Amino acid sequence: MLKEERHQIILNEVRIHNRVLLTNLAELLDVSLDTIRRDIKVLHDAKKLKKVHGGAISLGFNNYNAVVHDIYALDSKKHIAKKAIQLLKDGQVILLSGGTTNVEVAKLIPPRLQLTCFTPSLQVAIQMLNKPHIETIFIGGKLSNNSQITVGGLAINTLSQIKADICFLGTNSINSSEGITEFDWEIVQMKKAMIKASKKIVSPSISEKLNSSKRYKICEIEDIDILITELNPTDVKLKEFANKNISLL
Amino acid sequence: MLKEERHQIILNEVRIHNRVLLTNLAELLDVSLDTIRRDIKVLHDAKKLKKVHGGAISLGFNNYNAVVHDIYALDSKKHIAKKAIQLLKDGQVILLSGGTTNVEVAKLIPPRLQLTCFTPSLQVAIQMLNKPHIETIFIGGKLSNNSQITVGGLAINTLSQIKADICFLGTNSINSSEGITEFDWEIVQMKKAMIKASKKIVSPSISEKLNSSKRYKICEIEDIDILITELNPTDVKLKEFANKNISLL
DNA sequence: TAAAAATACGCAAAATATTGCAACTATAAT
DNA sequence: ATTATAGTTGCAATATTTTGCGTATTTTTA
Repeated sequence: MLKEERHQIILNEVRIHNRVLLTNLAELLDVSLDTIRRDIKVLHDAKKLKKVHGGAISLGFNNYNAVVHDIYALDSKKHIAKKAIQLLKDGQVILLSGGTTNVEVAKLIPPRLQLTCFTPSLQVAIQMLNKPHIETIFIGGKLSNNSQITVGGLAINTLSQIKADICFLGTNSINSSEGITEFDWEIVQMKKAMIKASKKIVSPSISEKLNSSKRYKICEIEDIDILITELNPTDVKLKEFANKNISLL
Repeated sequence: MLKEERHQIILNEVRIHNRVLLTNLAELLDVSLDTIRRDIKVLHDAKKLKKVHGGAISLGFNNYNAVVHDIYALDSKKHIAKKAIQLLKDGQVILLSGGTTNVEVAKLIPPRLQLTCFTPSLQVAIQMLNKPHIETIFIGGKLSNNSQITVGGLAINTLSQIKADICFLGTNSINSSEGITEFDWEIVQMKKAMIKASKKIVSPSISEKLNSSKRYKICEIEDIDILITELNPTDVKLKEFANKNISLL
């Protein structure tokens, strides 16, 4: 029994029953509880399900209002957002992906600025409701409950028809050698399309995400024009990014 | 029974009934009162419900950061929504316009139902995040800050490519002689496109909107298949609609 | 005010998690 | 072949979480 095979079966069980017990899975798949635990941990980290004491449950089932509360490292993200909006100029067309950091960017966008803003993120779009002078275009598509953005063919097709001046690419993992990576395949496709649709790519990342990596590659590190962290641009942790000819903010 | 699972069930009960008793929950979930009490405490601390002596009550309405102020005639709208979801069946493709009544419909859609749901409404989409078994397609376009739905060419073009079984058409004004009318030109265009995209049109309307009219016409009254109000279908106020061969619910 | 109901607190048993470790497997390089 | 390497799996010892019960306290109700 291959690991991937188990993962598929586990996810399927979760999809069908909304929840699974570790003991049931161990029996069903005829492996030890430890193995199942490790599987669940991987799937949890990949945001494919939610690990809970005794088993796992399907994502998103009842997490209404998990949306605004407990944002991890909020202060860092706000700090990053403040730096990010310095890049904005009147008349630009911008593209905002999803992610909590980008929501903070959206919040801070000066309402007076005359911008056209494309986004596939529900949370970003909600922030833009408060800014009547900014034209917001929501990129339609299949709604991914987990990430709260639209994905899939329709969304990617829409992206292929636009050209933005600057894209703020919410970043899951960034690594000076492996580039930008992500766990969720559909989001990878979206981000690739966003990169194609933009002249300039900005990666706002909390420093904690530097030098981590995930399963799927989105782009090379050289494809990023500007990296924004909460750190001072001269910080030693950023040296290897500076060496790759990326602007730091 | 997993703890998280209980939490989901409790939240669901609260959402549906607005209040729950600890004793009922203990019996329903077959655990001790202490366990329920602890669950309620956790959910209370997480601000998902409000703990009260003897049970718990709903927080009112989702404190999503968002732009949801007090909703007018909420009770009527919830009543309408309860009737509306009776029209849903497994396998359907539905189309939900914006409006507070439709948000109530979205909230009440049973999460187990297997539906494909198209919508241009941010608020509806947010509700659908709680329902992982329902495939939601967000119709992209220019975001109208006021109505919190997408409008314009892109959205209408997307609508022209779909065919839904049933459309819940949020109604601004409805009138037995003048049909359905609306104030905002762009929303008129959206609703016309939605009507074209659906086999069956349902108008959920609080009775107060009956026999009002606005500047622009969306469709004739005969184009509506089902009218849902908070009134009893036999109510005299609905007689002239019944005469036009519209089903009442 | 007194009885009834609901709650809070601490405890202990049971279930579940975590961690380090050793055995085993697969793969690629030598 | 075989050696090295990384990845996977099961086990055991230890830590943590969950749960129900008894009891004392508080709140509600009549």
